[in-house]
Amino acid sequence: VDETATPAPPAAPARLRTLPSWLLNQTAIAANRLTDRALAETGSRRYHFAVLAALDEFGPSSQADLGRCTGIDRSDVVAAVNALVEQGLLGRSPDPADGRRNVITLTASGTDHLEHLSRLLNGAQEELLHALTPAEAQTLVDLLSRVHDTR
Amino acid sequence: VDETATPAPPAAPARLRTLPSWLLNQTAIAANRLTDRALAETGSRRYHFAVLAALDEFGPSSQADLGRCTGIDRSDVVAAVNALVEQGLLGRSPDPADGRRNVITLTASGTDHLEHLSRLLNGAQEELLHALTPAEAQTLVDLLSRVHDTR
DNA sequence: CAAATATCAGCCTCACTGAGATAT
DNA sequence: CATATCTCAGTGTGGCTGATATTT
Repeated sequence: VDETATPAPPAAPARLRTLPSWLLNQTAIAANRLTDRALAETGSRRYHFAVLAALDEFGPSSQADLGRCTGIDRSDVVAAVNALVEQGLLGRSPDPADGRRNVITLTASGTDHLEHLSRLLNGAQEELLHALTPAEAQTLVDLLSRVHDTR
Repeated sequence: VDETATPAPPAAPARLRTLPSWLLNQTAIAANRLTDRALAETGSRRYHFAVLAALDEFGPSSQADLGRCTGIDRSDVVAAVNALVEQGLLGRSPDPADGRRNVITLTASGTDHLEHLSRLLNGAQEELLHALTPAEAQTLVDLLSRVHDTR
């Protein structure tokens, strides 16, 4: 018997248990709980990680581009970038080539911070998927990617 | 060329694309958009469907039990049951055997309404998963169930 | 002029918390 | 007394909308 276990939640009705959208939502809730807990000590949020990851991979970008590749709304990109600039993790300057845009850049401490968040999030993934074998986890990622890519 | 398509969203950075928790969250967002749209005409919400489904499968239940088997917070069960009772889809009466509890029951129109919602939601699942074969969709459901069961 | 960008103010749902009243 | 149920009031985040100023 696992002494640390919370009382087992009763089985959900079949109409929910077999509904892909319900299962997706429930597992996403669990995933968000775990990742939020993992990031709590850092003061960063999931949006912040997404923005840092995009800049690390694609280099300096406009806020609109950041929003498009991360799925974050234009309006929320503003808030995330504000917070990260204030922490010295990003730089923001007007784009000399296009007056409508800001060029957002990763600072050195931004890169460091990204690595830190990345390690914490990878730990949370293991917690989340510990019931699956590595091959099964990969299958899950592949299937989810295909669903996601056909929005 | 698909004339109805929205401009393809650019690829997400690898750090997100390969992060199970991010993929889960993104697909859950898509799933919720589709199901909310499917239910919009009915005036019912996802919580309402969950409560109706639980009562249909398990019979008359207390609100606490409804919350446990659907994963809905005690506090939100109150609101959902209020709304459904007001629409005549549920009955609520004190439990003669335990004065702390209400016994919530499905009415005849509650059963009808459940079937209606069920059909709409099944349609939304097809939209959501149209990129997968039936076997792949089943694999996805199995993997998500195993992740969900080990919270 | 039409389209794109950045920003702001604000909305709504959902998941969740804390506290109180009642009953076991 | 400790625990369980129901209810209410309220919080915070996330995803999203609409409008505006500016630029292309």
